[in-house]
Amino acid sequence: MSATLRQVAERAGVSVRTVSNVVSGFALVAPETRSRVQAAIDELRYRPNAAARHLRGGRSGLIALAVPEIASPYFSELAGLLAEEAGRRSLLLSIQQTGGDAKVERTLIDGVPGQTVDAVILSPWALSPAEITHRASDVPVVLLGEQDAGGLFDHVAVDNVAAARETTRHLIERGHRRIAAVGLQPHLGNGTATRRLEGYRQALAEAGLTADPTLEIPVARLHRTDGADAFTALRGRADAAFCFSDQLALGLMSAALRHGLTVPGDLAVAGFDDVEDGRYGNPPLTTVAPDKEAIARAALDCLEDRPAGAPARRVVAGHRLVVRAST
Amino acid sequence: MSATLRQVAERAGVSVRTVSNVVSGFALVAPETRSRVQAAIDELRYRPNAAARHLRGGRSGLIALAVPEIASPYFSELAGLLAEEAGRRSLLLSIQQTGGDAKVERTLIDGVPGQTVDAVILSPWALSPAEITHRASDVPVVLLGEQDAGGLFDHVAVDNVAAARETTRHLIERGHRRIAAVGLQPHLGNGTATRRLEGYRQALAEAGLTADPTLEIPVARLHRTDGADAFTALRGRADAAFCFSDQLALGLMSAALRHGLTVPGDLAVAGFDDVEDGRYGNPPLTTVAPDKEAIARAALDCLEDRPAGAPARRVVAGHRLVVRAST
DNA sequence: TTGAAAGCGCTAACAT
DNA sequence: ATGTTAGCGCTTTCAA
Repeated sequence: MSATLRQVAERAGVSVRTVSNVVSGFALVAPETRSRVQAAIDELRYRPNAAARHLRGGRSGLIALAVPEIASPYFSELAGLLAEEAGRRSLLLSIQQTGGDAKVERTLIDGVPGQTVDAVILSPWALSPAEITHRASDVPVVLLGEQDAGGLFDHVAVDNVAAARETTRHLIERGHRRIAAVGLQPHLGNGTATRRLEGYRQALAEAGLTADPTLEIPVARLHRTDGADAFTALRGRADAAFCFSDQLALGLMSAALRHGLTVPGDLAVAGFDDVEDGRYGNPPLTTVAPDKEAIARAALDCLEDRPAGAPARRVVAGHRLVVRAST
Repeated sequence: MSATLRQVAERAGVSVRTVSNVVSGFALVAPETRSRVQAAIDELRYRPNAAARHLRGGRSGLIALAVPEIASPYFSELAGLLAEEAGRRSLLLSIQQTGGDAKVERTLIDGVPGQTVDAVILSPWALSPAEITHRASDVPVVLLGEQDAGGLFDHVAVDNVAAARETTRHLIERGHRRIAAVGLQPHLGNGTATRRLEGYRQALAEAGLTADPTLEIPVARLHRTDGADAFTALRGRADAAFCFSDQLALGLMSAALRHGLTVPGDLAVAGFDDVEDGRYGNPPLTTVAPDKEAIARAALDCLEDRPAGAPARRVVAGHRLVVRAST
């Protein structure tokens, strides 16, 4: 066990109050006293006890990030940015994996069991905002990737409809007519896929193309293997594919190449997320790049000086279409 | 603020002791009393204050994972496994990114500033164990990927020498003679690259091949772009490349393909880590697959009942060579 | 500028 | 089976 404030005080021949002042650096302390206290601190290798501070101060400096799975490139890139931004604000980021399980998600909006977290940043998957009517705690929550949190929670997301519209339009401009949308997730409460589908359909309509429901491909998850499955489901019926994640796009593209197709010659492929794999893909992947730094910053901004009872904030982060060799 | 134990006790007409017993579930409580207390807990939406528990109990249930960067696939996959395993043990995992900075690494072996963590799991990069002669705190530390922690810290790693030897031998068996080793990091304290180089040289020697220093390529970092740079440095001089990470291998492979070479025809490529990108690469990547689950489990095992003053543990996790189409 | 002391919410030793 | 209470280490109000 490390030394306590009291021990340092005795050693320096002052009161705990003075030591506390020196440690926190706030109140005025006579230079001579300060150096004596500092000496005692060094000798005793004093380190403030965070638990006591937290009990006293009510804040823990810990925030929880809850994502379906951290190993997924989009989430790990976002987590890296969030961790960095948190560090800048003297906050520590913890990670929780929901596995896309509704029960876990529901638990986590009340905080992390057995921990005091100052806030929860949740990327919901199974749960729709409508399914969260009340909660047991009042920990501030920020929802990631949601466009509408029912007024209950702060949320930050890119404009999924617009991004999908732009991407689909790009495919149309490239001369494609049978464009598939890959990545519907009708079984999930999470509205992201729905919004991207909406943008896709809008672009088709604007171009006077009729949507073909058989080109709208649902997936079980957003992994590469699901992209490969989508290729099978699609076989030959499309000349372009707009995938709702880069992982799907990469999986689909690799399946296409394995089957002897050329990309983008026989099949143009676009993704969503702009993860590193896509940038170095073969060919490099056209994708929607959400402004992840902005998302990370906005999520943490939502947690600063959260006025109790204030209306939920809604932040729309930027995005841009990055055209690469796959289209 | 949530209700306190005392408030619950008053509400139920019992003492705090009894409520505490009900909450923790340990001591015996009369069924009738228990249900009355439970009712009060529910009505008041009581949730135990973790900070108070931690102050009292001395343990925080928080452990820190410190890696160079969480967005790197190997680390994010490992983090996912660690988070899962931690959850199984009612522990919460926090993440810290060192950026491979020696100063940050040195700070973190004393715990996370401003937080009480029960332990630190550090994947050192810049720091060699020899550079850590003393520390300010006594937080348990587990080093990841180190084969030798100077007797000071627990550490878990795969047998890098053996793994590198097997991989190189595999390349030799495939008929390659001019085999490059890509990924030396002479500027880093971290001994991983050194050990892999050692295994590589051993395999060459065993096969009666003389090592060619110009085929041993140093890199700045372990990203894809460094692999691409290595391809340039290597141009034409090798018929196979053993890369010390999958990211390097993927980058090198993609550069080779871009330059019109075939893989493995003109250049065979092997990696290390077995990250998901490699499995779905084009072609899929031959690689060393460390037993990441075992690493995660072992790291947390090291933290359970850590007897003070016990000698540092050394765990060697398993690995296997996964041969795919790139060789 | 510094000291004394209350109290954050909880657990557990001691008592009944 | 349950009540009483000290004290974990810190911050901060009140006094001096």
